[in-house]
Amino acid sequence: MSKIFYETAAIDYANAAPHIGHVYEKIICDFLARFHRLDGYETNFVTGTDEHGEKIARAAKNAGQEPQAFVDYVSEQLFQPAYRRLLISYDDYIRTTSERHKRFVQEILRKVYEAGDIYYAEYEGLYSVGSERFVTEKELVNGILPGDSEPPIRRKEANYFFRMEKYRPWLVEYLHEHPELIQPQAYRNEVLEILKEPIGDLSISRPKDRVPWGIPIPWDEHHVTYVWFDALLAYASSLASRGLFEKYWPHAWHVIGKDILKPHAIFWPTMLKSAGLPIYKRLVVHGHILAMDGRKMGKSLGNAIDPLALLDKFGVDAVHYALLRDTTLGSDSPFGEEVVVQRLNSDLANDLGNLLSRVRTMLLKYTGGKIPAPSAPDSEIAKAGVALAEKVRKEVDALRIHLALEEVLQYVRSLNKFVNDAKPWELARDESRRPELEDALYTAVEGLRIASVLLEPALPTKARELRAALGLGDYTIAQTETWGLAPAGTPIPQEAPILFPKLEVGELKSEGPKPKAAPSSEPNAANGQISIDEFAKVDFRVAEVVKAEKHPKADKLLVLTLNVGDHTRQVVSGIARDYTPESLVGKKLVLVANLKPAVLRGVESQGMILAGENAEGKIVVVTPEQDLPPGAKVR
RNA sequence: GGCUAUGUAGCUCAGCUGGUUAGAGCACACGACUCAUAAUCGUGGUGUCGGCGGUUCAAGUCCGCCCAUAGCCA
Repeated sequence: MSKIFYETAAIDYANAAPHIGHVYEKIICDFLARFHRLDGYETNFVTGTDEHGEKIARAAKNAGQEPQAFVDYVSEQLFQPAYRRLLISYDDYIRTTSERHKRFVQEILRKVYEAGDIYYAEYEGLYSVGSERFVTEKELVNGILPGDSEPPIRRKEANYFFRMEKYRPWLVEYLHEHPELIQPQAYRNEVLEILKEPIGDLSISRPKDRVPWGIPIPWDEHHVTYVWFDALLAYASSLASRGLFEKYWPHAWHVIGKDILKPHAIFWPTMLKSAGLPIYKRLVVHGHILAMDGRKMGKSLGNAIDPLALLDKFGVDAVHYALLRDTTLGSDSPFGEEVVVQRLNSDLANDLGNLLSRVRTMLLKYTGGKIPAPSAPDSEIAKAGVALAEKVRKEVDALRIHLALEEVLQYVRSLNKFVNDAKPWELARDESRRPELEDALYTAVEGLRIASVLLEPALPTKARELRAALGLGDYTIAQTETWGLAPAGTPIPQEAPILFPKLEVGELKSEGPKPKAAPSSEPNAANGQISIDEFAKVDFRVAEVVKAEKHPKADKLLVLTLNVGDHTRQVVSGIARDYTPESLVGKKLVLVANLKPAVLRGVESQGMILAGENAEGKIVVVTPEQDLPPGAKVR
């Protein structure tokens, strides 16, 4: 029986830049994809962007762009580059505005229509523009839907409806026959609870004259497809358009956040059933990333983590590892830089990196820089090593990724203990104990080989670097279940960089881009207001850019030389993503002139430039509306 | 209001179908060692296993009620 694995991450709504939640999900998927590839599964991993809908049309309008240009930018300039930098190993990236997707949606719509499961009806109700759906009175709080910024409007509309209710009894039965379908179980219970009541039919279209930004309904040019009947199908259209549907679809796993459980657990299976397609195999539901204090993360709360900043600071492997090791799939988990530093230092630097380092030194010193002859495969370390893969598989299959990683780390710790006990440095002093010495070092090398393969899904670059530092190449997970595959006599490189340099905890604080304002310094912090005196403390000045260059050690920062009238000064500003150095020279900006100087990545910054962020996450600097001389006070 | 989860050492978590003195990692303290990234290894916990009550020879583990947190539904 061939081993096949198809996996999807949720396709992201293309109306803003990726945040840590998007990244968390993709890293989970990346782990599962890499794990299955290494374990001999033919694997296909897909994600993409959801690019239709009223909300996007409006965001585009606000940005002064055509919808297509807008989603092109969000998908191609924001999401895909971010995921590439994060080494998310997807095989296909499906965009819902692509021709291949549109064709597929129309094909499925026809099938469902021909099955008699779509009808036309008029509907009147309260409609939330923000959430793109009709809402009930009961959902409103003070006349507004929680999460929306504007109250819903009355709207009467003729739409096409999908006979979803018709499939409710079937779905309940299917869920009982397939208890493993939705995981973790808590979410399955939730779905079964919802299905005890009628779920109604699903509106699947919008009039084109109101929402032109969508896929046309094939038999009625006056309507376009509504979001879910478009977006969900991306999971299948990616495969179908590549001719891989038959092969992969029956093995599909969807990984989603708990916020979109209902569409995936109820809409999607009934749609598939009506279209005569097999149901996916598993729905994996993860929780949300919270701030370290356990509260929700959000731009408005000012406690959001920028995933790319994390990447710059800690490296791709540490970010993957920490997000996987310190969260529990299915539950909400607090996360922050402290967590990454902790994991990087203890698990990766001290336990794993240092083990590699000490083993390498001893190989270079005692065995001529070569891997010695294999040891007896019946040692405790050998037995535990070849048994490790099965333990890890079990945890991964149960979606307890944090425990899977802990299993491997336990083994790494046992290797450290083994080296301490075997004391190769003592054996090396006595030529008669040479076999013991070689035995011990070979055991350590094999142990590292096994651990590195099993950690590779969470350490996409460093696992291979680790083996390379021992002169070893790639292995499958199955090849960790045989002891002695590291070839004796293999020379190891003379030089190898430190695998995981440790981070000082102090380094964290000083480099933090936005240290939180100390509550004690804000007497009126309760209502967020400050007095005119407090405001007067801030010295805003007009400053002209005389020189701008890239920061040598950070690609998000620019180093600006500013003319502030009577003197010039240097300011480091985090605007490199959206401004080239050339475009800034000659511009007049607003400077906070009496800000305490700070050193950002080794370059002193004497002040701060005012800038904001627009709806697409683009940084925009503040400039005087008419000309003001450099040094002029602003208030 | 109903439902579903969760509540175990300072922190993050493990404890399968009930069974000897409840565990791990991190952090902290002390000790050992020197091959190593001031790393590693060892030793160190009087935790009311959220609370109360019940079933049982035996309950963190089962049952009931209550409290707290999160989410879903109405």
